[in-house]
Amino acid sequence: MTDTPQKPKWFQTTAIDYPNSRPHIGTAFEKLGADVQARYRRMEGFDVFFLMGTDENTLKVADRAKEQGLDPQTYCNDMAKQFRAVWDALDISYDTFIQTSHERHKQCCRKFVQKVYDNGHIYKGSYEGWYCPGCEEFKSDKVHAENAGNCPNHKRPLVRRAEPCWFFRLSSFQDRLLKHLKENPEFVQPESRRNEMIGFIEAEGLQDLNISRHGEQWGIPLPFDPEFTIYVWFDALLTYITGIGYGDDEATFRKHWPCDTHFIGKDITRFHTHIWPAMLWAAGEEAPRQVFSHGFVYVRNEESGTVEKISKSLGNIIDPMQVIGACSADAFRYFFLRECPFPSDGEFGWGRFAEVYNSELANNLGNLFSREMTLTWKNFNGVFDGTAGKVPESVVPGLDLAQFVCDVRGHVEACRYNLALQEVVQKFLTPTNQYLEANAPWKLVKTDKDAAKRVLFNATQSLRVASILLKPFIPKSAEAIYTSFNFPTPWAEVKYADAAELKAQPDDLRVTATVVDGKVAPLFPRIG
RNA sequence: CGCGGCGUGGAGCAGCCCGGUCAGCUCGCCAGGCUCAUAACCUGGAGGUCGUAGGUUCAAAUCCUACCGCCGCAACCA
Repeated sequence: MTDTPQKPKWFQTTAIDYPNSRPHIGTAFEKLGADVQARYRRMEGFDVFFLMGTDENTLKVADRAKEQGLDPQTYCNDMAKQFRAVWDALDISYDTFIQTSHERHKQCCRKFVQKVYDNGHIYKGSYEGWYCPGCEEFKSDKVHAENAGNCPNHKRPLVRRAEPCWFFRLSSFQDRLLKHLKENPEFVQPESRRNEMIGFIEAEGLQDLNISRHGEQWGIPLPFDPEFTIYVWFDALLTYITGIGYGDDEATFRKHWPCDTHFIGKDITRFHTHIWPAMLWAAGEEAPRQVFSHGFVYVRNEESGTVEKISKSLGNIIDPMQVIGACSADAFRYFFLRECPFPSDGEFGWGRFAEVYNSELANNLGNLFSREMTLTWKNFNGVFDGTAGKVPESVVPGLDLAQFVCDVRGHVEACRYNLALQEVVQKFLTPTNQYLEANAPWKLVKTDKDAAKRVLFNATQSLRVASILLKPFIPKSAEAIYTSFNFPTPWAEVKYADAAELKAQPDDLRVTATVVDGKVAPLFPRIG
């Protein structure tokens, strides 16, 4: 069985970020959620391609570069490097990282826009709105109304202004889109967002979209009218396809598209579920299979006890590196995945972070690992003689292991990561600690050494099962646990199915970890 | 009539879609136990009429209606 016929493909993306400032824990939350899915799918035998990137062709980016006395490209390259450093530190397993300022992206973008133009879905019109000469940009009607006709920044009256521009015929896709949304419940997740998106079209309908900007230096010129640059959506969204070869590597593009899941923040759901499919249809391509719109992370202000939105003006931005530095990447990952329900909102607070870390990682999982290791080492020199070919017994009374793994799997696939972790901890790890307590191998070893050996042999299986299930969540720690024993399946090849049954292994079970004075180093040292 | 989310023991949450076996989990508190382990682990306990009022039902935290309270929906920002 050396050939792997027809591995199913799995293409997923995160939103691409504005590199105006460094990533914060909210940005990281999205990447984490996506990463768990990517890691899980790889484990399950999918041919995964995981795309991330930065959205650089914006005015704000050009401004930021100017502030720092850099040309935009240098600035963008530097920021991209910083972003990747953070994602690497968090063990985000992306396969490619797209910068929209790169020539390849630009070329592919132009091809796409040209195609849509050729297909008759783009026309020249005029945009009229409230314009601030000070900001040199249009303001929404809402801003106009709320500020009594003045610019909130310049405190001067907004003027009515019309400007030529290019429109995308979004409105002509309205019926098809509504049908698509209604007939494909999986298309927008979670369900509440899907209802919102359907409701929006039914209530307000879709209007044509201005896709151009006039007189900008930084950006991609429209191929059929170079006076204009392509405005955000026909540029940023396209990373999802230019990153897999659209326009210059047909075979690769066909292999990956359509996208299996776009992970995005709830604020940009509409762009991904209304505009994006329409754009693709206009170019003769398929819509993505799913858009997963996740919640936001808020920050608990430990002094006031209030929960705040992450914002520069409140000064509560937390750099992921701060949290990783204070503990570890796995601790960071665990906290957000366990504590913040991915589909809805969550919050971060240092106090709660320490609490979750200590109770579940240090006291529960970490300590379980330590006690099993030490008991095994001290009493059996790290080897369970005569266990080769023996099938371990279940340590959790009444638990149907196969069903349990099936439940966890269901949660992971639905991105209910908090529930998946909750299951593992409550239905598996805690009962294993109880099993040890009830059977007290440290006592048993004095009267019936074989019985004590059996107890530990069984309990060790819990570490095997748990580490497999936790692999997508805390990859490094899970590996450390698993590879501390000579479990037969190589770590790189384990699947969730391996966790679903207790099997005999060819060799006597033994400890392979580094042990000093009968002890292993704590996996998750408690934090104060 | 804008849209959406939330309201469960002291704190933070799960359960609600598919009504009964649900009042559960973590932290904190009290009392025990244990000593293999990261001052950890285990057992027991106090503490909640599941926002309020109605309704459906043999049965509701779970479904329906109304109401009350809190939060998000301009910008930096996912």
